[in-house]
Amino acid sequence: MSCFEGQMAEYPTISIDRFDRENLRARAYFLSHCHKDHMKGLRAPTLKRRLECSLKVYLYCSPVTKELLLTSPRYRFWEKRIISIEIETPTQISLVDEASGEVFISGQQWDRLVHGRLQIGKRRSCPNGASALRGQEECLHGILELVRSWITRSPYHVVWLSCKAAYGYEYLFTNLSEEFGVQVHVNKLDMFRNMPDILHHLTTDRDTQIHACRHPKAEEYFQWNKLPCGVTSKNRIPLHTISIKPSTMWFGERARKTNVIVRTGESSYRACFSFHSSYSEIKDFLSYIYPVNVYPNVIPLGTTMGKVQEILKPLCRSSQSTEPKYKPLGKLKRARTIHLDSEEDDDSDLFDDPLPVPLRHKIPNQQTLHPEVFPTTAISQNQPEKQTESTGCFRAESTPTSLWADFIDCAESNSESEESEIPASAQGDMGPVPQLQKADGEVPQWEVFFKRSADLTDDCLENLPSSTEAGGSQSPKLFSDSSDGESTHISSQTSSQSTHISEQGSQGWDSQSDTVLLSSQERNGGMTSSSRRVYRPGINDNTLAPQMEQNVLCPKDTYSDLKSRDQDVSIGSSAGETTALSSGKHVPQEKRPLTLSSSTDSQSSSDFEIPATPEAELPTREHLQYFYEKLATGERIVVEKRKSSLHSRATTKKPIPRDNSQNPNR
DNA sequence: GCGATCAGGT
DNA sequence: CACACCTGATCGC
Repeated sequence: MSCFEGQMAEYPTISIDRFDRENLRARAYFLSHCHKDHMKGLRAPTLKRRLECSLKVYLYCSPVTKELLLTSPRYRFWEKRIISIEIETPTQISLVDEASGEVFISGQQWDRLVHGRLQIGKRRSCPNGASALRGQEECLHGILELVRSWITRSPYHVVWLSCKAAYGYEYLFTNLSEEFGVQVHVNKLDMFRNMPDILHHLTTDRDTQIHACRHPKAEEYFQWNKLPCGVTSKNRIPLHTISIKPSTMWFGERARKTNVIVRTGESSYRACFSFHSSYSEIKDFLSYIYPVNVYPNVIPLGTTMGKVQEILKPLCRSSQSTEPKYKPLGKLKRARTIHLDSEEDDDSDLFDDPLPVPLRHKIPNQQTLHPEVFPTTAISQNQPEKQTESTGCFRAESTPTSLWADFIDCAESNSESEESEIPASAQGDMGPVPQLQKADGEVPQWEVFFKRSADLTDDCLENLPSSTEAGGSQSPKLFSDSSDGESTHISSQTSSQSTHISEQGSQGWDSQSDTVLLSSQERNGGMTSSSRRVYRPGINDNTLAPQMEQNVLCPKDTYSDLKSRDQDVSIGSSAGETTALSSGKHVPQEKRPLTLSSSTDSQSSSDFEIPATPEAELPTREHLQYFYEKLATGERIVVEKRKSSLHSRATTKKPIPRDNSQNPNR
C-alpha cells in the first residue's frame, strides 16, 4: 500500500495522485494516471466544493488521462478544470494565486519522477534499460505465442484475458489484434472513442476469439467454460477456453528469471506483466540519475521502511558519504558513457554540460533564482509547516537522517487506506488507460499519442548491437521450464536454435505440454510480416501501455495443439538466446528500433515529435539546466521571485498553457 | 442515500 | 508478494 500521501516537501502547495485530507488545500493537482488508487478523493464532494470556490485550481495530467477521466460522469465536474500536459514536454505552470512566485514543472520531470519508469527514449542512457524493455517485449511475445497456439486450433478455441485493472493492457490488446486480425472483446470501449489506434482493435461484439471482457463472477464462469460476457458456445458448438492472467512478476520471481508464461491450471496461464518498474529497472534508473536520496512509497507488508531504504541507499549518492556531495551532473554522465553524448536525445544532453554545478543551493544569495518554489508566506498561508512535517510526504533533503525520519513518518501515515473510488463500469465510459494517460478536454490529436512502429521488424531485434543487451541475464524466459510444484510451465531453453516441445512441465492437467522454443532463425523464417511486428501504438503515457520496443515474434507453429501434448510453441528467450537474437548484425539504419539514433526512436515519439504546448513558452536551455541540476541534487526546484520574473519572464507567465491547437475542442 | 472504512476476495 | 481492483458489511451523516 502506498504511503505517499500526495505531497512532496519541496512542493507543499501541490498534490500528486492524492486528493483527500491535506491535499484539499493544494493549489494545483496532478494525476499521473487513471488507476483508482491514484485517484483517492478526486471525486469527493469536499474537493468538488473546493473546486467551486477556488477557480484557479486546476488538475494537470496527460491528454490521455484527461480523456479517460472525463469519460466517467462522476469526474465530469473536472472538465473545465483539467489541463493536459504532453509527456516529455517541459511545461511551465504558473500558480497564479501566488502573489510572489511561480513554479515550473517540466513534463519530463513529472513523467520520470512520478511514474518512475524509464522511458524508452532514455534507454540508451541507461545501461540495462534495454533489458527491462526486452522483458516486457518477451512478455508480450509469450502471450502472443500462447494465444496463437490456441486460437489457431479452431474457431471455437478462444482466449480470455483476465485483466484486473481497468486500464493498462491496451498495448496487449492492440498487439494481439494486430497479430491475429481479431478484435478483442471488451465490455466498453467508449473511453477510447478518441483513440482510434486502440479503438480499432477492440469490439463489443462477443463473437471473437479473444476476450478481455470482465464480470464480477468471471472466475466462476470460467470454471464452467463460460466467458465473462456469458458466451459459452458458437454456432451451438461449445467453446474451448483458456485464460491468461497478466499478473505481476515480483522480485523473487524475476530474480529467478522466471519464465513469462506459467501454466497454473488445466486451462489457465499466468503471464508476467507489470505496470510498475521492476527492481532491476529501478536500479538502472537510479544508477542513471544517481539521486541524493530515494524515498520508497510502498513498503511491503513483511518488511520495513528501514529495510527498503537499506536496499535503495547504496544506489544513492547519500550512501557515498555522510555529507552529501553534489557532483556536477555533466561529469556523472560523461563518466558513464561518453558515446552517448553524440547520440543522445534532447534532454539527455541536459546533463552533458560539463559545467560544474556550484553548490548554489547551499548559498541562497548566490542564486539567481530563489530556491524556494513558493514564497514563505504562501506556504504559511496554505500549508502550515506542521502539516508538511507530519504528512509523511516525500522529501528530497540531502541528509540521511532526515530521510530516515521521513520514512518513519511515511510508514505511519499509511493508516489511510487507499481505495478505489470508481467502479470499473463507471470508468467504462471513459476509462483511463494506465499507460496512456492524458486527454485534453479538447479532442487530442491521437497521432501524438499513438505511433505505430511499422518499420520495426524482428530483424531489427536480431541486429541490435550487443551493447544494448547488456542486461540479458535479466530477461525472463518466455516459458517456464521448471515446475514449482504448483504450476506447469512452458519451458524455454537457452538454446535459441531449437524448437521443441517440452513435456517437462506438464504434470497434471491433461498433460498438455506446453511449449516451444523459437530460435532466432525460426523467427526469421516463416513469419508473416505481420507476425513479426509488435504493434505498438506510440503511447507515451505510462498509463496506457507498457512500451514495447521491438518485435520479436516467432511463430512457428501456428497451429500447435496445446492439448495434444505434442507440443506447443514455446518461445525461448533465455539470456543467451536473447543476446544472440538481439545482438545480431547489420540492421538497416532505418530499421533499428532501439539503438537507433534519436531520429528513429520508435518508442518515444514524444521525445522528439510532440510539439511544445502552444502558448506555453518553452523553457530555455538555461532554465532546464537549472531544473535538472536541482533535480539531481535533490534541491527544491526553482523559485523565482515575482519581481525578477516580471522582468525576465513576464512573457512566460502565461498561466496555464493550453494546447488548443493540438486538442481542438470537441 | 451517500460516503468512508474495513474485511475479504480474485 | 503485491497490485488493482471488486464485493459486502458496517458506520456516520
